[in-house]
Amino acid sequence: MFTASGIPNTDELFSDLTDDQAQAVRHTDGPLLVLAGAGCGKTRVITRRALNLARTVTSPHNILAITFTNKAASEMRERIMVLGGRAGSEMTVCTFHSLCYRLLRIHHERAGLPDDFTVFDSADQRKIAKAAVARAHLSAENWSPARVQSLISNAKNSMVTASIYAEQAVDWSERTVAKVYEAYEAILSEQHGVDFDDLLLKMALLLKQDEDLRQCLERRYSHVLIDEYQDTNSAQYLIAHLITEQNKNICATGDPDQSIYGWRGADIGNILRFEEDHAGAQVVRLERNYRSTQRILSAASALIEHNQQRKEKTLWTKNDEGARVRVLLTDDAGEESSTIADELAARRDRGEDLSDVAVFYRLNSLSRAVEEAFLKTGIAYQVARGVEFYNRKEIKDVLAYVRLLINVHDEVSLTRIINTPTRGIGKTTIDRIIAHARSLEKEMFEFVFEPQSVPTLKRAAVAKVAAFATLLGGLRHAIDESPSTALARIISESGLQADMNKLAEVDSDPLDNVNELINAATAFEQEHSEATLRDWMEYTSLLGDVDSIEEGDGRVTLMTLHAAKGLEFPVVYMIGLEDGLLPFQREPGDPTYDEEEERRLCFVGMTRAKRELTLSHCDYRMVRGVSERKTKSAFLDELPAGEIEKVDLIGEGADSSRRGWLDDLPDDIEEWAQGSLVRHDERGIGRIVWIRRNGAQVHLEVQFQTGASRTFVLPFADLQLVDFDEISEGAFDF
DNA sequence: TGTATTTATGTTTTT
DNA sequence: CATAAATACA
Repeated sequence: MFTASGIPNTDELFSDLTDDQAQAVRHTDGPLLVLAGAGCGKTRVITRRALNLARTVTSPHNILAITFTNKAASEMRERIMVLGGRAGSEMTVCTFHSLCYRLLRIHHERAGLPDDFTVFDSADQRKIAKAAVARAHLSAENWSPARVQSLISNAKNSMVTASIYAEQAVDWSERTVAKVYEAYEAILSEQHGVDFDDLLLKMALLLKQDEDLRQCLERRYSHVLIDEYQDTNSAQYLIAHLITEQNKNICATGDPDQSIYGWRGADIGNILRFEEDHAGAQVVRLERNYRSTQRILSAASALIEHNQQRKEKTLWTKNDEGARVRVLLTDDAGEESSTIADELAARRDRGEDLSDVAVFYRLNSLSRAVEEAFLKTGIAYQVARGVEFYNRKEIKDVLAYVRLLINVHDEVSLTRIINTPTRGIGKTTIDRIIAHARSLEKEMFEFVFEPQSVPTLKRAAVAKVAAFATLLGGLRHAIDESPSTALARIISESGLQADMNKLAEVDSDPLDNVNELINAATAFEQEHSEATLRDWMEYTSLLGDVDSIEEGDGRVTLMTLHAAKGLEFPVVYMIGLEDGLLPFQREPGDPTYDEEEERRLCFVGMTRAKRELTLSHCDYRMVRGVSERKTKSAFLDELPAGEIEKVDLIGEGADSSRRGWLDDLPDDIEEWAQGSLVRHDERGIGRIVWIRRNGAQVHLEVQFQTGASRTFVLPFADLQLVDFDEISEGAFDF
């Protein structure tokens, strides 16, 4: 039943849709908002609608569909291709970031960018932020790179450029941030770099100022679909609206209850105001859930109803009632993980497919205990963390060579690899080259290729730098080779290979990782023939965490709650449902704390589950190396008792005998107070700076006579209260 | 002057 | 607990 274009006819597109879904699919021109609850067949609606548009009012070539992750984009393209064949490959389906990147590449001149600009990742951003603080003559003490980075990132996400920031600054603090922001922009532009936020900001600015380009894009993309609209920020909002300014053919899909990126500048108001923004917008609500059992759905609904600022929506399903949602309580993270591992081993032995199972957590660091238990029990797993992989030292080293070859102005990469592997070029030499270059207002790389003209450099240093320059010169050819060939050449000629081979006897991970990198490049070549090293570099720099996960290979999938958005699994475990962890709160009174967003995050996690859902929490959990007493998440109390089955495994574990002494605080603990003197076996006598009770534990900071201070956790620390008698007794010893 | 070892410090979530 | 800066050593 396919038409000549390969697009299925009407029956094919509509036969299995509900009335609501069909209404959204049938809509062609003008603004459309699809408010789709979790698991209500949103993706199905989007793909069908794209095909219907391509068949009735436009061609695939003129359709732009924007998704949240690259993975979602390729899945959507695949789904369209299953139904519509060629039409899928002709549509533009991508993320905001990759769309902007491509457009900025093509129109780099109009955007005021050099033709060899590269994208700097968040680690590079931090280094630039640090350099910017130094350039603005501020102390790194008060201006941590991380803080500066987040201030600048937030500004860019709200379309505030450095000059606007400077104009709007009202007090000394803001004027100072403006200076740092300006320095940051200057450094970035000197190095021909743009950061992630720039991709959106620069594109939005370009569309605003260049009417020709705007019209050209609007003509090219007659119909625009934007998924996960509840997580768009100001820049993305502006881009979407500029592209659809005249024809108003904007279709937004999303769910305010799943807005979880407020901290990144996402404005939930974008979706809540859609109808005000667009006079005559059609609104379709999808509230029938096809994914989860009744019990999972009603537990999740009960939770989300505790949010005050919420657009009313009631999810319902005709699915089976299903099993109750389990709430699992264990002693500590070790028990939690091994309990899950044991359950999964039993499932596997029953012949169940572990690709159906996912484990979610609030913090990446929580995956460690689970991974250890899975390794011990022999459960195959994968962790969704593409970014994490690309953050490994050895991978960053290799990529720094690649980036420098593509963009010689990239000083971050140059300083990273000039002595990696070590080739005798130390900090002093590097500082001297940079100082000389700065004094002549030239760039560092010019003097790497001409070290003899740096007067402060000794002969030995000149020779070493010259050798490095020769190496780089030789690697130039790599840029024209296929990605995998180029990588192999870089790794071998740079000396990284030899270094890792030597190291491999002790630690083979780096070598394995680099080989995995080459495999990834090879896979990329197979999908994109004729791909250059640059193409591959662009691809990798825009990858996200979930983009790396593979399906149906029998492995359990581990990921953060944020990464889980948009996915579904028959069996879901959510770990760490404890106060302070989910909802996450760094310290009491944390100004960035948003309880409703945390609740939405929990809701997102729960609604990923199709058949079985287990929420787990512990009595004790290691945080930053010390075991802390935990209380269960308030969210657990918001779930209806009828849908819950409590599983209490306290004391069941093998090493639970430990718990006896965990609670043993010193007898005289009530006398410990700020200002009291304590003795530490190794550090001697000190005074308590502050002390506070934390569940069954006591945290305190002690300043010793040496001036050093340290925080301790009782009962683990070897501390004793000393009274004045003892001090005077001790005094006789000297 | 470069490198290895120790010591201090600081931490969500991600395109 | 992990990474980055400060120090000791070669």
